Amino acid sequence: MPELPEVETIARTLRLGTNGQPGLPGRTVSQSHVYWTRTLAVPQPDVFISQIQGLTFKSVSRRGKFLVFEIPPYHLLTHLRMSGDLKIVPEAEPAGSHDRVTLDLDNATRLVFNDTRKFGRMWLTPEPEKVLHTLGPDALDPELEPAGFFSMLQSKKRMLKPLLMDQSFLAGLGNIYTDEALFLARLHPAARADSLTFEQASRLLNAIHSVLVEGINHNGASIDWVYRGGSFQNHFNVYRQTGKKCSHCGAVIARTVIGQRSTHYCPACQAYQEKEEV
DNA sequence: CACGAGACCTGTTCGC
DNA sequence: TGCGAACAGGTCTCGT
Repeated sequence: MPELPEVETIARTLRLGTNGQPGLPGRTVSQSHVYWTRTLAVPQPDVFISQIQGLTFKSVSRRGKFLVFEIPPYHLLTHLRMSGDLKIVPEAEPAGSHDRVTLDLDNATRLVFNDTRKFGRMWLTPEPEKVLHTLGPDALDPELEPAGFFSMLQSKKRMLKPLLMDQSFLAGLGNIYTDEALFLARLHPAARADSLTFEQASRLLNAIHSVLVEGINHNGASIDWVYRGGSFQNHFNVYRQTGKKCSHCGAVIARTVIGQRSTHYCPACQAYQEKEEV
């Protein structure tokens, strides 16, 4: 469940804690376990285990789809990829079958990185920017305004869908929220970025913001067996709505493949135009 | 620079 | 019922 709203929901939960349990800031790592070696991008498991022992979490934040933990003198970075989940459980709870890395904390709880498909990664590093510097502006960065976004789009000839999912262009959007944002903006996913008018670019930025904020307000989306209590899946207009009627015009929602990813859209509301300009 | 194919992984659902 | 194919919220690397 790894797009910006889901990662933000996890960041908030870990920062503030849940039902009585305190959050991560202030907690010290007593012991750690690495069950799947490749989950650690860096360093090697034995080094990781010895370096993180005794360190205290200072803060929890998010950059794009990365969770960022200050744990002086290092930063712990986590990317959930397709199936990762990060949660605090009672220390007495037995290890789950897909737990990849666990950190025992000083209050009888445990931070667990559970990841069925093993695509997720963690970095323990003194130089987090070396990992994060390739990211474009955060999709919810308040400094990102229509004029700037328009010129970003003007400089690219790619199709909107793969471009918006490119984390070096804009950080945070994935398959769900890209499809939903393009629907709200009434833009075809295959339209070329440099063909948009200023008005269309502005509409797209608004759509991205509103879709992400809606997602966060619903604690993200929960689909299939990956469930975290989010409910935004009940408010999808196009994602996985193939064959259903468009909530806006009644046309049938279509599915196609763009950039090797499933893409859902309303053929009527999001009609393709060779030139988006008038 | 833009794009497609293949890797990396496990689990669920679909089609015959 | 059974079994293989298709598909899943992401990204990386390589070839054209």
